[in-house]
Amino acid sequence: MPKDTFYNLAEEKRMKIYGAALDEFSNHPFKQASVNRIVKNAGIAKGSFYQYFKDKKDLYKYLIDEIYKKKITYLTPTMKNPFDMNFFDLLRDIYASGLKFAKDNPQLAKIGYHMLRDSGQEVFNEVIDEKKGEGIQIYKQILELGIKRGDIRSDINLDMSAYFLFQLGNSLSNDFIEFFDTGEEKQVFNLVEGMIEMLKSGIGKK
Amino acid sequence: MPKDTFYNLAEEKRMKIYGAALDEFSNHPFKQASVNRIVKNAGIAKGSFYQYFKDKKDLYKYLIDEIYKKKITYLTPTMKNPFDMNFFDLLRDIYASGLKFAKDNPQLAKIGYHMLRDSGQEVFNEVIDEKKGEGIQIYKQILELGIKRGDIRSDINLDMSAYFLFQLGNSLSNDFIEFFDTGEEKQVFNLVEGMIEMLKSGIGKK
DNA sequence: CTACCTTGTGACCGCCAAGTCATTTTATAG
DNA sequence: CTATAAAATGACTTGGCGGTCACAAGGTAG
Repeated sequence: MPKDTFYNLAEEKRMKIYGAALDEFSNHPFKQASVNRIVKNAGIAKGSFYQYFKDKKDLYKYLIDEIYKKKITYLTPTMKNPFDMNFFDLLRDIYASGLKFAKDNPQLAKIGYHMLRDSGQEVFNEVIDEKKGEGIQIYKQILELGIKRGDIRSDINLDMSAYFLFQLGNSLSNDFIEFFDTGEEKQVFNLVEGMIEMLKSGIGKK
Repeated sequence: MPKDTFYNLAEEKRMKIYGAALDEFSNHPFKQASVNRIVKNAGIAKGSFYQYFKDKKDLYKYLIDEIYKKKITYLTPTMKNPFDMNFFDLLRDIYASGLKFAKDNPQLAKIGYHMLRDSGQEVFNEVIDEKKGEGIQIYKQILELGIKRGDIRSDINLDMSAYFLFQLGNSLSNDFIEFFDTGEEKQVFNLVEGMIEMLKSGIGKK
């Protein structure tokens, strides 16, 4: 929801602002993110910022949207036909895609990280809580699907399990980023495998 | 590390300040926590606050310390002899004690939650990062112990597994608090059981 | 009653934040 | 070249923050 003036900007200038915004919001939660720093790093005047965006939240929503769009591109085609897949294979693919996204776009991933943490807080939730709710909802749906398919037990607590899978996925993407730097990438992906194995034996049909 | 003037305060007044501080720090991360709000809610003058504490960080460290002390009281005697216990039994007890702590002291738990999230950020880590490091270290130790005892496979990545167990424990205590309100307490504790079962099959010796 | 010391106080300082706006600069069109 | 519209600017307003300090109030001892 930036204004037209923003989209009309020359590519280079627009990207510089975008980059500065990523820098800021990936290193600070919303409330602590500073428009002053963004404009300084983007090399534009404070007033210009408000020609492009209604306010700080406006820019933030825009970024969240971009993240969302980008993240979706990481879902493989097979994932879009969840009916044909075994629950655990599907889950593994989802987690792996999240990890890959975080690896390729560490800044975007960090913004997502802060986003989820800001979620509980404040009045400002509108956008965020919605996105979070959607995320949990998706896991709930694939759990239901898994039950119908007979992949997993039917006596599990749906809400709690969905919440758990959601947290686990985010933990993988956000918290295990540190291990990418240390060249333990393969092990992180192995972790996903191990995790799926665990889940299988834990809530899989015996 | 509050000043003597704080400890000399009448019980009632001291507790009112303590309560106001808990309120503030359980609802805001450190940077966003406001001394102004604390003094207003505690019914004391701004200047008085600085008679009791050197600065905001001083109060915060004090709270962290209190949390730490309180949390330790939740560890059962058996847990203090980890050598005699099976790794998974030990882990279950640790998680369960953390959950019980969070249930009995939701405000303290929330402060801990914010603490861990603040950890990555800023210069201010000194105290926090130390506590976090200690936590991970403990899991690493019990993992090593578990390997020696033959409870778990020896080919796991120690650092990553320790990190994972740490995150999982915190996730249980902090994120699943919401399910306590909805009367799903038993299910949360069942979740711990299930989780342990999962881990057992996942990294347990076959 | 006085002198002294501890504790309590809130106006005040400097800083940084988000957002505004009168003015200037630049681009466009006739 | 001129007139008009669009975009860029940074000084400014308002407000909250952490922290200070000169002073007032209260307690205690001689």
